[in-house]
Amino acid sequence: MELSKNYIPHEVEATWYEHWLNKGYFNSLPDERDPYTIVIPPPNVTGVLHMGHCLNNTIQDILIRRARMQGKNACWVPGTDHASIATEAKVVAMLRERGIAKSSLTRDEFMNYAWEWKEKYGGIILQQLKKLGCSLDWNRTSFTMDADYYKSVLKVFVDLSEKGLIYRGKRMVNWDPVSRTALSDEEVIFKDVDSKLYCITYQLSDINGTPSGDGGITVATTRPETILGDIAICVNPTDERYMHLIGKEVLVPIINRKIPIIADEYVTTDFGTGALKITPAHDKNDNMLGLKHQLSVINTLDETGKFTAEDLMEDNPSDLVLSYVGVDRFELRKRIVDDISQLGLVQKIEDYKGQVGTSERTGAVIEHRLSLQWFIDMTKFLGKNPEALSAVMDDTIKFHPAKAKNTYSHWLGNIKDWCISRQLWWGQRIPAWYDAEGNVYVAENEDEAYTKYYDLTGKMPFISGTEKTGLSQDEDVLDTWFSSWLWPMEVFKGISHPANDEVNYYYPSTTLVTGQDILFFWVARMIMAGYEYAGQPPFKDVYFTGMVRDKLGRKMSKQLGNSPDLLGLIDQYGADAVRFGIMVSSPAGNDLMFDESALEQGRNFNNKLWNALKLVKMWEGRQSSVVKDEWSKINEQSSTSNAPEKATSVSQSSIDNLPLNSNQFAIEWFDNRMSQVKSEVDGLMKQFKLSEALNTIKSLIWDDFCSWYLEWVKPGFEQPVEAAVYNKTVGYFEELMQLLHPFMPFITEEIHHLLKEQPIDLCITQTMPYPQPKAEILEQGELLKKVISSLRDARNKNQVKPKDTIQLHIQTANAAAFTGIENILSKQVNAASISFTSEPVANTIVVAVEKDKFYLESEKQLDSAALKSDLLKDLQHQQGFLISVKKKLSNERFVQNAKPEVIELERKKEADAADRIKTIEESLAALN
RNA sequence: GGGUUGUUAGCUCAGUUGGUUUAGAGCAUCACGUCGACAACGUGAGGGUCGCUGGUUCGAGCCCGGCACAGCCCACCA
Repeated sequence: MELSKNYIPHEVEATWYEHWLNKGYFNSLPDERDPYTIVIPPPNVTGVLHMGHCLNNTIQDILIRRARMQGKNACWVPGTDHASIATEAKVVAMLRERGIAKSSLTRDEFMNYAWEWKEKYGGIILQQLKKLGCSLDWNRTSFTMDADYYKSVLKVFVDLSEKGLIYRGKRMVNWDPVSRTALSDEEVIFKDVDSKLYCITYQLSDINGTPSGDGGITVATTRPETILGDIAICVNPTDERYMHLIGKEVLVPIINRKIPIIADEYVTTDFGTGALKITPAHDKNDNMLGLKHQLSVINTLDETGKFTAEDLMEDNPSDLVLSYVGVDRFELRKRIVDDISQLGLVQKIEDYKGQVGTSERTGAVIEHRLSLQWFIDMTKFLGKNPEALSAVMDDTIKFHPAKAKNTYSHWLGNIKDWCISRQLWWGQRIPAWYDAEGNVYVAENEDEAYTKYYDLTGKMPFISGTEKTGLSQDEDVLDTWFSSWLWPMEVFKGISHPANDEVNYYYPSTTLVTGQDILFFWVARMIMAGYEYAGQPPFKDVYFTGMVRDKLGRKMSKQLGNSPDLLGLIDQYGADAVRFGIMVSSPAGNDLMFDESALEQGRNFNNKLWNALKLVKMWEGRQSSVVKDEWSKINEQSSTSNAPEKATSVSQSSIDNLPLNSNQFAIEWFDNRMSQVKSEVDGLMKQFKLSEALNTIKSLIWDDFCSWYLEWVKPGFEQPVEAAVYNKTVGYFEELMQLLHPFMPFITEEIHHLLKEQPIDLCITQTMPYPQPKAEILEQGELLKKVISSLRDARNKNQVKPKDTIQLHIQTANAAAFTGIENILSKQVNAASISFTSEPVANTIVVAVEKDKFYLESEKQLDSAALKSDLLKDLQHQQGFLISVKKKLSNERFVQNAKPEVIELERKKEADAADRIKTIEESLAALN
């Protein structure tokens, strides 16, 4: 079979994904094995795959594939989140394009459009995950508005309500005037803005409500548009400038309402003018002060942020005031400032750098607004579930990186009640019904609500046609996170059908992989819900990913246009290369600077694998049984005859006490090297150091397998390859593909199958065990590599052309380390002959490696000056090192205090350095 | 403002309880190379006062104090 010049991912990826699906490898059902469960952070139905998802899901796929290969019952649950605000905004926009206003629709009509939209676009992102190779159990695809899921959310609401953990109250909430809904504190993002600080004078009033002419008090405000809702002026009681005014009344500009000057320590004297206007309807702190001082509330902005005069009728509003009605808050600010200026009451306007809260979803500047909303009493909730904090602090739930623990405990320690109602239609409608008297009936469905209504009032519902009347349901829906916090349980129906076999088996899930940005929104709340409803944490490990930024460190955003088209990248480089690129430098919890050049590295790595495959395939039909027989002969002879002293360096190898020939050495060495790396990778994976694990595997394949091992066993031009070598090589290659498979599933599966006929798919389903690596052979391998590199360097420096052969003379006290493997050495440094010598060889390039000396004899005229300068440089370095070691050892306090093994080590360093200096000096002498 | 994390090669980052050859990797750079797997490559090389400063210690990239700069989280004084 002819293999293409380079690896071509397209068909391979589509074919194998299809094959995996057909074989059902991703599907999981409870059985006797240990489960390894991951629930996907459900992407919004509005979402398309971006770099963040790519990182996130690649990590999850690596973990789940590795678990599957290690014999765990791996279950990765896919799904999507209904994302009430984001989706409703999309649907409203879609309707607007079609010329339909939301306000012209009934709730049911709107919901029909919304579902239509969801069915059409909601699954896109899941299809995209398939392109990335994600091994999700598609039979388990969930959605937070599925019928059962919907019911479970209502059930939890009713349950918490009955437990007294939910209350309804008129509170100051964060209000998004664009989507016209309340937001939780977590949904508000503060942004720095350049604004103005307006200093406005309120004139003292006489008894008739007209300016007394005795002057006034000047306040500083950033929000003059709310001035008509002012209800008091507040100063610090100790402020000498204003003490005499406390209790007096001033007039609100424009509307001339009489309001008192009150005192409260809340006001700081050194900000602005030291006087604060109180507008309880439009500011959180003002509201707090209003309640404390029992002030009334005058609302001047409606739900869309436009002026309303409804609360102002008692003030006999002027035509000017009435002309503001319907004016938007930002325009209103300008008009009111202008009009107050006209009255001569604006003292000054200063530039001011402040922060405003904006809606996470719509970006709109949020208002504070008093409204009736549903809340969860978090203090009570946490009082009941203290494990939500302790489990994280004592590592029952492990955070990676652990520093997220601090953030978590700080948030829980300062937690505010959670506003869970949203003034939207897309979502779980709040299961609360109201009667005409305003009584509330919280129930899982209408019938139950009527039953409760009857129990309380004795009234039967009035039936009109098929509809019951008498009660009306709350118009609002629940916060999206009030459904997603049940995700790890309800994807297994753990809330709607408690203690079923599935949830018993899969819950708690094993690992959660998610962005740090939703620690509070989601992670914390899942932990709370987990303890409340399962009495157990929802997961054991949480791996936090950082944010994906561009290579300049900027956030990826639509506006900047720096967010790459992921499917385009997969098309261009292949999914494996994209996975490699995103994983190669992304430690847990750190932001990732994404650079397309990382994908090139991934693609190049694919080609490296492909080329290695081509080499091995070339050997397939070119195995020599003759050579094989010779090897057996060697084995037989050696097992009967006494092995020479050489055996020391590989004494524990499986071919004990044999003088290894070059191929045997290469095999023995790589065998151990692979075990060593596998053990390292296990350690790294346990610590969730995925980037390092990938890099380690890559280096094993690229450097150790391709650059060293394959070169060592490679037969000469048109020479046959030993059958034993061929079989071993194919076996190693298979194992390497398994090791790499979780990171780069497609190409590894392809190569695994191309290497030889595979009756069953072992690449995706198993990992090979490995023995303890043996230190001696690894050390010998390292020495050999070092010698080869040094000799190549020497050739290079002395301008010996790669084609020119050399005669190599080795002067060593440990000839055993180089006997038997001369073939490797001669191949790698292009030596025509190798011999051992006990004397320096004149007129050669001298190379000193550790304690051994190598003389390279070549026809090339030697540049002895350059050689000398190199050796001198090395000598200087070694001497400096020796001095520092000697200094340490002659320090009495060091010898007294340091641990014996440390001192021992220093002595060895001293001896080694001295040896090395001697070697270099001898080499220098030989040069003269 | 409070909390928290970081600052190591041109860039992105490792560096495990202080001691393993006077700091490691990848990318980038430079030199040489087309040799029957591989130029999307091979073989080599150069490159760092470990932010600054003081201390603890026989010994500090690592521990402690101060300073500078940067990031993140929380709160928000109108």
